[in-house]
Amino acid sequence: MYKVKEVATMAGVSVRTLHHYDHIGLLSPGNVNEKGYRLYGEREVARLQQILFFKEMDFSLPKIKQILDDPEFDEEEALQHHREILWKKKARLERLIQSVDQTLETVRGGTLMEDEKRFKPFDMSEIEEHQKKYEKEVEERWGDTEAYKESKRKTNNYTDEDWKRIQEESNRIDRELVKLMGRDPSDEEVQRLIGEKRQHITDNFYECKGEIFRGLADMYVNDPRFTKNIDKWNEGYAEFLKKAIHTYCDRLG
Amino acid sequence: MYKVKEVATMAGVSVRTLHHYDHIGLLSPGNVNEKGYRLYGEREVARLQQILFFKEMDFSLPKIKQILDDPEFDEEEALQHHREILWKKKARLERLIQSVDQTLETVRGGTLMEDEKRFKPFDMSEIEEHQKKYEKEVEERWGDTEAYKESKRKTNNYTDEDWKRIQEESNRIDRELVKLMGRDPSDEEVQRLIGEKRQHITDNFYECKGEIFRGLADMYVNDPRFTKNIDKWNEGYAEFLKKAIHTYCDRLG
DNA sequence: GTTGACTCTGACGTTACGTCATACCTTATC
DNA sequence: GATAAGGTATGACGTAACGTCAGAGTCAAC
Repeated sequence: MYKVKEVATMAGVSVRTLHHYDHIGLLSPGNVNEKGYRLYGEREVARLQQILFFKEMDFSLPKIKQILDDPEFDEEEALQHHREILWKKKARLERLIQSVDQTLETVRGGTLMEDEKRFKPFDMSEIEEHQKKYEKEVEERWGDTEAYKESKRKTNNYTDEDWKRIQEESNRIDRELVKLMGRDPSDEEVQRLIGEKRQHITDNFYECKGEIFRGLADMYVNDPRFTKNIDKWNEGYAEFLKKAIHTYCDRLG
Repeated sequence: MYKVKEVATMAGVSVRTLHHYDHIGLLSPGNVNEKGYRLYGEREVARLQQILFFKEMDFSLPKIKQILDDPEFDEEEALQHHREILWKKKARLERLIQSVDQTLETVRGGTLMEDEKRFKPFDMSEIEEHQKKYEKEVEERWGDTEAYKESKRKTNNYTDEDWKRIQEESNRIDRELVKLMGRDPSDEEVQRLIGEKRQHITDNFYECKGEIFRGLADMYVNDPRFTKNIDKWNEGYAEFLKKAIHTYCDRLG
């Protein structure tokens, strides 16, 4: 087991970075001793390597967390993607080197370069495309799950009336939860409503097991589109929901 | 002449970025029309390419500005350095690709990787060394100037008494300037003291021509070490000085 | 004149830490 | 046991380089 300094030195990151990663739940220590010292083991070190790979691919920390926390996360598949992106990055650097040489020629020759030609090699779109592709694959993986299939089967024959009823019930639950935002997420009333919310999903879409519910909660805060939408109810509602759902799932065992 | 959208599209940056660069004096438009529209020409486009190269080398914007604004800036030399750094970056990517392959092997073989081995390829120190080397060269270029030589000649025979006198006079000027920080930097009294400050340098170190004085002012705010030191007089003093000196030099013509 | 795209300035927000303060912990040495 | 140096924790403010958005003016085509 390593302490923070050892891991930080080994990995070439700062202690502050490790604190930060712990704080956001990206990389929690394997253990914490009686004095509060973080202790990291092999699994944590391996995860940190994964994180550094994803960072090298310009993924944001919330997105990295989402990917790594996905039960369907496939390390081999991820590494394959890293490989591809690294090759594209390398190709870009080669284009930049070429551009430097060209620019040197024009400087030495006292000529001018076409304005448009100057910037082509800096182009990142191919690399960004690949990132988006990977993200899309991760998101589309949801489409392969039993939950999704069940949801599809259930909702296939819903009438407009059904949808209206479902929307209204959902809105009611959210409205009541928002009213209780001043309370602690572990509050009994809050937890009861979270239970209702979960039941609502199970009744109308798919069986909302603990792990799925928890993953949904993480998505609420990790995916800016969800956060933005949910926070329309009230500022910070997504964060409140996440905490409440996590507490609820903790108690499920 | 191009407007912001054209340049932004051409260069793959945002309009906001161009605004920002103008604001910090990194890339000013060649012209501004009657309606306040920024207009960029060939020289500005070429400078933007330089900026993007330096950004690719992970230089900060203030540092880029300092380098590009240096009268001794040598484009050819800079490009040579870029070339070297790009090669080192490429080599690093190759090491990362190798690491991915190794990691794939261990994952497939169900074995573990040595903890320390995981992070070596992420190492940036060689690249950072080269950046520091370039920065050091830029700073040491000051040592080649006539101003520096003159300063050396002048100060060579200074006694402790001389140094004490010079320090006291310098402190007096600064003390008075700090008192006037509430005024506009173009204020007459402020400008008189700026004149004194310049005279002090000319009398005791080297002939402080307009361009040199202006360059000095830029260094006060672009080099964090200067800023930190100067702002010990009062918070924001470096920025105040810069503005006052620029105004003074503007009036010199 | 209208519309849609473009321009400006100003200002707040974001991400991933860096920096620093304060207090506790550990280890080696005297 | 005391001390010193190095290590650990939490908390909080600050940073760089924009991104986002608001409100208002401009331009070109219909």
